[in-house]
Amino acid sequence: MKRKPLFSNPVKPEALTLRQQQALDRRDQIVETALRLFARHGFDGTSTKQIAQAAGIAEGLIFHYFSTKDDLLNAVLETRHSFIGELRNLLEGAEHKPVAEVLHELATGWLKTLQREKEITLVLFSTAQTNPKVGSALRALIAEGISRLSAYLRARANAGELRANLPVESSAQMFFSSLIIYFIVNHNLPESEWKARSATFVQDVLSVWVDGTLP
Amino acid sequence: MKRKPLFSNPVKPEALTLRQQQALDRRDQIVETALRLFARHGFDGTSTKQIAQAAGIAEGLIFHYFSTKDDLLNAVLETRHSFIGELRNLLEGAEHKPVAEVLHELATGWLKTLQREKEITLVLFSTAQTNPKVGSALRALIAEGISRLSAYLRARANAGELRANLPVESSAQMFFSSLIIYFIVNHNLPESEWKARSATFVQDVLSVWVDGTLP
DNA sequence: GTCTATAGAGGGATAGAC
DNA sequence: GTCTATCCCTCTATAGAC
Repeated sequence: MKRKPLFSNPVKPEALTLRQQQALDRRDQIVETALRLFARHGFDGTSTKQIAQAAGIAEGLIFHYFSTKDDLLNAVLETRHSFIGELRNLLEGAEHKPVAEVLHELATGWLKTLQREKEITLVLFSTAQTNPKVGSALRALIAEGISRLSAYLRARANAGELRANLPVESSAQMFFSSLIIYFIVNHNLPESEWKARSATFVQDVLSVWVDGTLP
Repeated sequence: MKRKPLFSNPVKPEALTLRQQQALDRRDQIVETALRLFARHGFDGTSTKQIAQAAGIAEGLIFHYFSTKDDLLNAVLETRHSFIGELRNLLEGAEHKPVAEVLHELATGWLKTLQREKEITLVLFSTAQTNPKVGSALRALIAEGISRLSAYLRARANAGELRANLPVESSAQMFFSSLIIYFIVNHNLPESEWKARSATFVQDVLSVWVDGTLP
């Protein structure tokens, strides 16, 4: 049996025994491995046996930690979607900042997040259609994103920076949609090209979007 | 290894014997059935046995017409993507018509197409990640759509209706992206609600988009 | 001594292939 | 219809941390 060196886990280490700590690490290891394989072969295209082999553990162990394969998928999703967290941070206390600046940061930061968490993002999109749970998870994520951005836009409209009759939800959706599809189409560009083209694309989108939303 | 299936669709019908005609029909029937099931359960979630049962044929017959299951998927995709055809029709000879009108028709017509060919659309998106061929097929479709729309937009910019410095590709992408994500998120709304909300959404998108692209 | 993380064999169902 | 592989998951046994 393999004794893996323990992954240093940034959780309060004082309260846990060695065994408990090892168990947590092992669980994380399974989630990480599953993420990697789901990303490459899709959820349905990845067997629990493959996950076990890649992680260097017995297949049965997966079912010790997760009651079903679906459960494992949920764990993967729960530990890895920081989209909304990012969004919240980026919009935190931004109600009084100008739209051009905030949206530029938002677009740039969000594309970076999508790219950094590429694997889980792609799993989300590809599994959403066949797995109803994942489908509604994805819809919920998008809905929350739109809702948060809408709130900000409404604040800016009230401040007079945007036109009062702006359809905030639809324009928020436009904004996100453009970024998402851009990501889906271009995510596997080489690093440098991705950076260059993203920057241009963000500027372009903003130039159209901002002009279309002024009073 | 893989033998390429003959692509049989647009062939002159006079040259065929009854048996050949029946064979073609049978082949089409398999493709149609596969499409329906792939859409509902995903590619990996659909077995060839299920397809055979749903089509009322022996499972072996599938492998008479298609050397592998992947081959069948290819056939499904090749026979059913009419997105681009629709787009071409909608933009045909539109270079001199005003943007507001053309884009409204385009958005409405295209959403209708997506909805009508819902199944294949969803298969495309869900399979794109795990199947490289499908992935590039999807990217190619989007790229062609953007390219056609860009050409139209450039014509309108030259005619002075849009600002000369409009980033035509990016704004075309914005336009399509919004429709695609809208479809992905809302495609399973009940018919009536889908219609109502689509109409509103299209108007909203246009109001932002058009204002942002004027000279 | 007790608990539990872990290995691994194997079952029932169902896949793809022909 | 049949054949083989593989699917997800269950079950049992054990070593070693507590």
